[in-house]
Amino acid sequence: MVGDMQSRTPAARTGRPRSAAADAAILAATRQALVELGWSRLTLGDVATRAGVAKTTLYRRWSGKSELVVDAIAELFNELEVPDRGSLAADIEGVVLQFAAILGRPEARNGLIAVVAEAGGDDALRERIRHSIVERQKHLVVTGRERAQARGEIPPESDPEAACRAIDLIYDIVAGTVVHRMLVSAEPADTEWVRRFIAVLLAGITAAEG
Amino acid sequence: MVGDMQSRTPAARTGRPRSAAADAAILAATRQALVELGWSRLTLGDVATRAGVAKTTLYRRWSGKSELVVDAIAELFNELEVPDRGSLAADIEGVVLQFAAILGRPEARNGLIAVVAEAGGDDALRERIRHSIVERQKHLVVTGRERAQARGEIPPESDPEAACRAIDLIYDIVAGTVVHRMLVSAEPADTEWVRRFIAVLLAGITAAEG
Amino acid sequence: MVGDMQSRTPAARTGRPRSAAADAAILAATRQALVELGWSRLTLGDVATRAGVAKTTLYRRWSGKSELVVDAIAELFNELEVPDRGSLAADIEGVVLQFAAILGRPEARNGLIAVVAEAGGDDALRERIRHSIVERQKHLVVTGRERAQARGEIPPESDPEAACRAIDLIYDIVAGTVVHRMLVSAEPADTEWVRRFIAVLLAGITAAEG
Amino acid sequence: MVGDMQSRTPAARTGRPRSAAADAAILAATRQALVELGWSRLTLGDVATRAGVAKTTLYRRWSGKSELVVDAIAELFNELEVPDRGSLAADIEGVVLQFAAILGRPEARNGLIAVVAEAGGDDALRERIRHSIVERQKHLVVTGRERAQARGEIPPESDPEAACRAIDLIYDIVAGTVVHRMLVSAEPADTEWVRRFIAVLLAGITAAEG
DNA sequence: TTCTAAGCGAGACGGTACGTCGCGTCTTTTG
DNA sequence: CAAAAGACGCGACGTACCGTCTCGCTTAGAA
Repeated sequence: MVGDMQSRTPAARTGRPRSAAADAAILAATRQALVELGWSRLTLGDVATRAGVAKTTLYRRWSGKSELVVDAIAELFNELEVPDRGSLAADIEGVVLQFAAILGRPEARNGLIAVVAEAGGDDALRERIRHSIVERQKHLVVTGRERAQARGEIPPESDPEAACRAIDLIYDIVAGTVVHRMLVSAEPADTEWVRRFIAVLLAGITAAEG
Repeated sequence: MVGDMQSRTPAARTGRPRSAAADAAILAATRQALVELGWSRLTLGDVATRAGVAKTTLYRRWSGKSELVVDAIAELFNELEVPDRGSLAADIEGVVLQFAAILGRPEARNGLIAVVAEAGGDDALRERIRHSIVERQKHLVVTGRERAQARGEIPPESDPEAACRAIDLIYDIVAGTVVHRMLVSAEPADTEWVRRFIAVLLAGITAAEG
Repeated sequence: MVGDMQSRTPAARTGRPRSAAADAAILAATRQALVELGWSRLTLGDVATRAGVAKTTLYRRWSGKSELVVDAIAELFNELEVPDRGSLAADIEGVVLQFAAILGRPEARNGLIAVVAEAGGDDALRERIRHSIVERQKHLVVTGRERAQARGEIPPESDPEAACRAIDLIYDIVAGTVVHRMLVSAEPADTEWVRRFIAVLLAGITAAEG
Repeated sequence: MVGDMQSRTPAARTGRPRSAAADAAILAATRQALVELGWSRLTLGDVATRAGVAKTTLYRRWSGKSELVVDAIAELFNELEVPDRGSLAADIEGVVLQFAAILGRPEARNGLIAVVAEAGGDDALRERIRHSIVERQKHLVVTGRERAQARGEIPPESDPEAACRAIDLIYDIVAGTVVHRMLVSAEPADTEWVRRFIAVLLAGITAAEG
């Protein structure tokens, strides 16, 4: 689970504790509903029914549809990690393919884009998305970069601020391109396409940084 | 205006003709509402009121919220064009800045992402978006590419299919990165950032194609 | 129909007019639900369903359960009238029996007492009850009194204020006693009981006034 | 206190005994809530909070809102008694004024009528009301009658069944008229009105019985 | 004195109804 | 015939109480 509304106050001793099973059931039901109905036809009442839970139980934990869906799909991105495949190109290919695989799941596709759309003009929601989904993805870029520097594939960065900017840029390029390919162009991000994309990306990075 | 629902029936001779002013008023009201309310709080009843029009009139022309918003924001993208600045880098920079300027407007930001989200699982809507918004943007990539080839900056492409794939990829990279920067990372796409982005992109393109 | 919320503004010309059939269906459904469910289990959603009408239609006309039920049972009391049976005793007996007959219907019994209970601390509701139900019953007392005076059974009242007080008192005695008998004591107000009651009442009136 | 749910099981020897203070606090809180909120806005959760008691504690003693309120207001009627003022008229006046004084308290007014309304179609509740409230009031009529017979103001009744019917009738007239005056007509039952009422009542009784 | 069964506070839980909002359709009158 | 006005059926919303159910902790009589 990700961060809830009134997370882990250690002084919550009294009264009946919240059911942990309910959390899991609700999040699973949310993903299932996202698959079957998509974002706009997804109903909190329906999710509650699928989870075998009362609507009030759901509202006790999440303040609305957006927050719920963020947590539901955030779990999908937790499995992302950088596999050490021996070279920067292979590492990037592995991560991008993992990312594409997750976005290939309808619940992620339907949920992520909708929740980002909803975050326009809702700073709290945007922050939740950033914290629960974006930051832990960006961590992959950092990891891959450090590993490549250790291998000597790219030079170590002396200016930490410039490094930060570079990481942000690379992350925007990778995530943005894959998302645009799959959600707007509605084309699959298969191995062949990923290879062509990475060829351009790697050439750009090494040329620009070298 | 873009394509409507049952437009251009040539046999529409009899009866009171539809008010052309109403169309413009509705689309303008839609953009205004997108700015003030965002996508999810925008209601068709409110748009009709703002436009000084009955709900019936609105529904006679558009089948729903999504279609209306697609047409409303498509008009914003019509002003995009490739300025001939003498070099590929300068041309790309110009286009990306124009694109970023449009996405900087709240009605475009709020409307575009939401409408793409809504298109998940609605093929007709996705096709409308592609026709009204995406394709005419992709045309910019084609134009810029041809101009660069005419200048000799990049070699002419012999295989038309590969050229098509390359154009799609570049478009996904450009549009996806800018959108991700502005909507997900919520950072401005200012000149400094665009220059860094284009440096990577151009190096990648020329290296990969050369 | 009784008085509604925004009754008969003569300037309501434009737009689709409210369905008169819906009013009748809703009031009938309300009475039916009062019979089958009683006051506390009666639901506005259920009434709407029974009437074949949307909940919103119901709320457009009445502001809540109490107002609806007042109008629904007020129709039952409209049929009350003073039959001219030739003597004051017979007239009173006739009216009381009619009144008892109406209170014998479960919808009246369940609805009236509940709505009076609800009116504690709700002056608008109390006024609605008085206007729709009480005043037109009190008129019966006035009619019966005038008729008896015309017959010479009771002397004409010179002081109009004293007459008004007398009418109020008699009305409280008659209505209160019958209601208490039927709702609190839960005993039938049959002819035999009514005769005994009227004997006391008439003796009291004539003695006190004579 | 009146009769509880499972009170006085003689086998209740072991375990922590129920707090007697809680009972009193709950009933007092109920009356206070009746005054401030009226019947329909009174909630058991709120009563529990006011009484400084958990909802569980409340439900352990009463099965619902109606039962609780019956017990809460029944205590108010316990103080009623027939003062020996030397004449039937004076006795009746005293009792009616006491009764009116109790009904003048908002908790009694709001609670009594609502609970009677709720009892429509709930025989157990009606029986509880009769046992806790009605019967001990009717006892006043019996007492007053016996005292008047002892004084020789009214003849002794030979037929016990007829006496019972007469007592019921007088009780319905007195209680019904006062309740109707105060709750439906929403007028005060002051000394002046009570005198006029009793004049009619006494004349009726003596004439009808004599 | 320890054991133990019930009472007690707190509050989560499955429900049901609430009253509102927006949708997209329909039925009016007006122009 | 279109347009404005607005009523209509529908379905979801988020909230409020209901009455029940765990929890961990007294509390007082029985062993």
